[in-house]
Amino acid sequence: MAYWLVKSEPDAFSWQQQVRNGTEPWTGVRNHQAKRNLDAMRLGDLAFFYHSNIGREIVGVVEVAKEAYPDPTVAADNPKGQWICVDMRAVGAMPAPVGLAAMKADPALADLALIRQSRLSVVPVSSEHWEHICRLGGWSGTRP
DNA sequence: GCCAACGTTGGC
DNA sequence: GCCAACGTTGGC
Repeated sequence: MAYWLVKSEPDAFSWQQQVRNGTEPWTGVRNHQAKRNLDAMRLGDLAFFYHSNIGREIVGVVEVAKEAYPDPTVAADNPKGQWICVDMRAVGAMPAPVGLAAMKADPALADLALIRQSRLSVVPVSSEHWEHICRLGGWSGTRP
């Protein structure tokens, strides 16, 4: 079981939309490192849902509902090769959203990939960091 | 609105 | 294969 963090600008796709839709394809990743991370996701892996730009905080938890498959938002004949997506299912809202500023200020999270590689939209999270952030956010760890 | 970080493109 | 120019992301 691995942990991840995925970013979305709420203008484009928000946590509220994720909750409303339940399960939703996580499309639009156009970066090779992010693609590798998507490809490494396994069914049932959990990910923090982070609002970039507006909010700049972790607002919820999603789980991988379907492993990597071709991203339907890219043309099938795209000569650049195959981009991929996964399906994400909303698990629950973070009781107390964890802001970027709080994570940056926390020495325990100094080497978080979110901070070290701020432009990467799909990043791994270690189990230590996962548990630490869950404590900050008041996440019980249980599924609703 | 600005800027840093980084990826991509194209000339050579 | 190198590197400058440019575009994009995302924080501030």
